Amino acid sequence: MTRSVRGEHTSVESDEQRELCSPASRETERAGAGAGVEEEEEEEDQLHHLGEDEEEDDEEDEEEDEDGENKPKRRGPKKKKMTKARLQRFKVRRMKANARERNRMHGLNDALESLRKVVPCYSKTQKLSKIETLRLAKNYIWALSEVLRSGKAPDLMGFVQALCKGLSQPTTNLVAGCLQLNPRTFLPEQTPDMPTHLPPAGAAAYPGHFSYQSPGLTAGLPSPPYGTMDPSHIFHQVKGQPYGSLEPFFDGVLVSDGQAFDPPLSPPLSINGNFSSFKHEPVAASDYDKSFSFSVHYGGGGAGGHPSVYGSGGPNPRCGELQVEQLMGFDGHSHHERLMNAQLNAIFHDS
DNA sequence: TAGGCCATCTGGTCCT
DNA sequence: AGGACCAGATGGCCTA
Repeated sequence: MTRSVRGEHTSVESDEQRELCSPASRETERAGAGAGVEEEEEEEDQLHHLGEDEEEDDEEDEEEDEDGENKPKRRGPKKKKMTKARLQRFKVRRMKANARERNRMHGLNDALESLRKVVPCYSKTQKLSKIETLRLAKNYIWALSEVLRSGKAPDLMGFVQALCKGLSQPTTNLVAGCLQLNPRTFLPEQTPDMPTHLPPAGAAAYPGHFSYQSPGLTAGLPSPPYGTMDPSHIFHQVKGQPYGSLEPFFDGVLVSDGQAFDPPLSPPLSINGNFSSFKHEPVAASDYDKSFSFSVHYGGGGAGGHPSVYGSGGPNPRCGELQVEQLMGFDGHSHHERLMNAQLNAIFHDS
């Protein structure tokens, strides 16, 4: 689900946690890099003081350990009493572990943020959730791999369909917004009996259509319980506008089955599709009307660009070199996959 | 108000 | 022993 970006999250704790942790450790939310440094310094001080207390209490610790002489001895590992000193040590350890864990999660979030930027539909103001980001990234990788594998120009609907597989309704609409498409035009009808990971019945109607039927998905990977391709997910009825900047790249490839694309109702969303975002900085939200273009990476074979994998239908020279016919699908863990990855890297970094 | 998403704390496990 | 990683629990924020 997509969520608008909200204010800084406040740190939350139970009473017990509050008791154990210092104010420094409670002030955990990073307002920025500078603030983060200050927080860490405060925490260091706090830990230092606790450390001093700990040494003073060590003797007291031993005395208290002998308190329970009259009680019957218990078998098994001796459960040490939580003395003051021990408690202090525990607190210090816990605080350090908490700080590490926070940093670790921040690193994870940073990585996720980087992923958001290279996946289609990046927006600073309306971020994809973590799970949706991962799903979209997976679909994106698969779709690009499929383009390389087939060596053919993809059809728009197939591509978008692959991108939206398993995404929630809001994210699906977001992607549609990015591509300035009515999702109704690319999301298939789906009967209740049809597994969501299988291609729709109508899929075959689209030449060059991605059938999103990777070996892994059809051979044992669970179909995600989230999201469906039920047309009820689709709500934006968009009229009158063609494919925006996509059009040149899909010219002659798009399906002409009489089904008209409906244009966006309004400026889609404050989103930029950025299939090309490996190269450029995230675009300001106000630039939402620039629909994404494959031109940066897939260049259409233009001067100075690398050969386009979206060539006009013919096999891609690069792919030809790689004998893509033999490449395995998305889940085939083989050297072919590595070759494909190398190929993708070459494409994204050549331009 | 319920549900989704998130940040954080916590204790357990594994590894160095 | 200490750190990394993980999953569960908790509670705040936001939106429908």
